[in-house]
Amino acid sequence: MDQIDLKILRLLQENARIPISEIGRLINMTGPAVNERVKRLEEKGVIRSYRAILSPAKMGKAVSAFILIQAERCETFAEFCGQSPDVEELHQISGQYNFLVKVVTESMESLERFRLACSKHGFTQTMTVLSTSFDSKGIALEK
Amino acid sequence: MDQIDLKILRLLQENARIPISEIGRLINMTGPAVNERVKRLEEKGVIRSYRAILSPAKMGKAVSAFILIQAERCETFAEFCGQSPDVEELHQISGQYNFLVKVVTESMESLERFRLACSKHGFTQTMTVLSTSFDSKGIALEK
DNA sequence: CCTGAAAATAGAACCGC
DNA sequence: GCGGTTCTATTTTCAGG
Repeated sequence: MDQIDLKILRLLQENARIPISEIGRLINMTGPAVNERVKRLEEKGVIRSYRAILSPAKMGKAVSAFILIQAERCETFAEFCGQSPDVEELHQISGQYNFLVKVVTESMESLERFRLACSKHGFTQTMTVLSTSFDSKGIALEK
Repeated sequence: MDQIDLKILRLLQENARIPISEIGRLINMTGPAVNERVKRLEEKGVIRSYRAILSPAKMGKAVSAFILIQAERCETFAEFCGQSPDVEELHQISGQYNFLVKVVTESMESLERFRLACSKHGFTQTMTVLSTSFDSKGIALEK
């Protein structure tokens, strides 16, 4: 993993649909050479996936929140979250609480419904997102 | 925004580098028709961007954490976070704390350095991520 | 939204370093 | 190992209907 790989990763992180040949143009390499490196980065698992990032608001999801929970049965709770379409992230954390859940949902009503369902798994604390300064800035790739 | 758009979004959310023509094949439309819809979804801001998702671990970022802070000067703190390469997300939240920060960093040492810097902006509470069940599952697109 | 043709791209095979 | 060249199949793009 050298500087060239970092340049490629930076470009792909910024715009995953950029043509391989365009990357080559920007870093002075031929298409096949770039393609070779990209494939290797995918195989090594450095590149996990390529995803379109959608606007939650435009998809009818106006409310985000983080919920802390002291879940009694971790497995059960993780499964519950995995099946909920509103759960974006689920992390096990250190400290007083067991899990931190990121929820993106339609409305305050649907958030409250979810929180209620959660509270059957343990004591919860909800932090509603008032505004997001930035989200998924991406991994910093210093030159 | 109809069912066809939802199908397209689902495919792009899952694999942003899928060829437009391949999408067409999967949903029984021609390439140009799909292309037209994708461009419209981009212009409307439904599709915000396309990003390669990198593995933090493989990029030398082994430690993730969420930090809650009661920041005294919101603007100053937001600017501080914006300049840190380790801050992935920054949200203003309701409740006892002001901000929730998601940090992805090299090591416990670098996390502690960051936490120390944060504590100059207000009272903090750190929740280290022990394991992540899932991250950015993507917005649910029911058929 | 489709067709059809032109331009651009991706991917494979092969060569040289 | 690494990248370059060439070549072909595929994809994208734009015309016009």
